[in-house]
Amino acid sequence: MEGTFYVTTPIYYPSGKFHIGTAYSTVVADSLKRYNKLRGKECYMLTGTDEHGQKIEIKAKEAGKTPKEYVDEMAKMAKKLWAKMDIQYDDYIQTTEERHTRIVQKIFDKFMEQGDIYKGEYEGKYCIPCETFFTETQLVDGKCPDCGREVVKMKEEAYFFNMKKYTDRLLKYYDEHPDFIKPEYRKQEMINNFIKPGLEDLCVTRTSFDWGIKVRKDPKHVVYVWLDALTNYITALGYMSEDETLFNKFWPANVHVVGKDIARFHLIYWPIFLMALDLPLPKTIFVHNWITMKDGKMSKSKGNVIYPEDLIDRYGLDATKYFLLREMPTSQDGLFSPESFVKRYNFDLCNDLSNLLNRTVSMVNKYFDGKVPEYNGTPNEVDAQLEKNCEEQREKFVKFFENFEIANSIQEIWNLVSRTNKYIDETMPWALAKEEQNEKLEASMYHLIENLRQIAILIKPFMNETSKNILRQIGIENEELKTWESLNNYKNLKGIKVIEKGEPIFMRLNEEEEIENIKQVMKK
RNA sequence: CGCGGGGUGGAGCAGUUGGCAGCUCGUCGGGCUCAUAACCCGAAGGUCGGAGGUUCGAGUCCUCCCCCCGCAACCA
Repeated sequence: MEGTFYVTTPIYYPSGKFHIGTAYSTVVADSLKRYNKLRGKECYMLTGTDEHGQKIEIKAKEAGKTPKEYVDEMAKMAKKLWAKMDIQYDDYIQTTEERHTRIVQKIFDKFMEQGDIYKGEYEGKYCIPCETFFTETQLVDGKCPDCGREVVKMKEEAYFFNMKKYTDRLLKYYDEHPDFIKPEYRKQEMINNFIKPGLEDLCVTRTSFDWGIKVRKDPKHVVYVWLDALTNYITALGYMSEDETLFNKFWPANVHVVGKDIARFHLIYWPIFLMALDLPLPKTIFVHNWITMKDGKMSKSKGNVIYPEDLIDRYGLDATKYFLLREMPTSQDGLFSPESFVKRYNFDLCNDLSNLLNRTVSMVNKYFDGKVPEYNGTPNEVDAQLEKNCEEQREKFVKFFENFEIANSIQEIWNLVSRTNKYIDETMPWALAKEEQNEKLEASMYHLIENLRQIAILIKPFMNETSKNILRQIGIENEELKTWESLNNYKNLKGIKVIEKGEPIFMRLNEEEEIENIKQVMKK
């Protein structure tokens, strides 16, 4: 597999501490990047923060800072979290950076010249004390959702983007590119809810606040949200700048990872903006669901918010990422609960994976002084089956993973883990040792080590530390035995020696204590 | 009649083009001892939300109804 791979996360709105959902999007993007890197592609990952808008203005004021000071601090906080989570992004864009703002202005002007943007009036419900517009659905009992006071109908001058013009082209594009939207049912949602009833034009500027990118030819207007936010995916690559090297190399993006809350903007407005710029569209927009709690959406008032740091600090990065990716179904929201977290940890990570490694290393030490025998065929009938199964599981993993069914893909790896555990019982190495059936014993140890090597490589995209740890313990040092290509050669291990004493990669948790611990953390 | 997604053994979920109803956890019984009270095997447990229909045969297709969740346009 050659070529390039460009993946993006959403740019996050830094109005508060990032919760686990934000981390989820980023972990998905990071895993996609690492997988494609493993498969030999030249990868580029972008993340960042969306830093304009009224809410930021207000937050900054509350904190006694200028908006720019405030967003810079938030960006630092985000970068700290991503460092903690070992996210391998190549660029971090802040929409307040000059490299972004000047291009947005250029794009705005271009749209004006082309006649895609026209001046009109925006009408909405306005809360005078809060100085904010709200939509009908945002209102709570017809009143301001922030302060609960009456809202009034207000108009302001605004620029609009003519979306209607592109409707047919968009539908045609959907139709001709089945991989454009994943999972596919989101496409129907967009068509039925928004496109078929007739697209409304999108308001792209505001005059009621200042914290935004000024429209050059009409500076009382600032560019409003989506034209500013979405374009980050290309401005970060230097589009329309003096140096378009990265842009030429990596655009169109292979995947935009987005949450379902911003699906509409990415599935409708973004393609249309790109069409208006006469640029190719991203290959896939992957819309993932949310992580929810038993009692519904996470919210501070319910006391059911879980932050990534809390889980990572106590249970480690890999366990946290494993849980997130494993528990998020493609077709519905993923459920977080302290119980399910601890169970996954104990069962999948400790009992299945960690224990498999541990018992294998122990046996190789016991029977062969730690030296892994060389491949000597399949003297046990189950050996051949195991090899075949290993290859099949790998293929299933690839199929699911590349179709963005990440939870399913991970499950296939764990099926391989289970199968390998079962193999130990099938071959009964302790009996082989007693009966001095050396040939079979050698084969058994070889197959176990090789399966562990395969497992370690497969989990690498999302459990890098664990992967390295396993490889180290089974004595795989040669870099060539850590590549994706090496998976095709099952019989290649020679002169391998496992470490003398196995180290548990995950330690069994006390279920009750840890459930209680997570519950406490969530209440804070 | 807004749109989309769900409703499958105690819990959480899989079930491509219709063909003996599966997985994980839990429960019960057994095996093994390399490993973590672990691992492996077996059993119990479901009229697949309800009612009709198509078919030799439907969880899987069609119609109607009930319940849950999300979205419903400029809030990220």
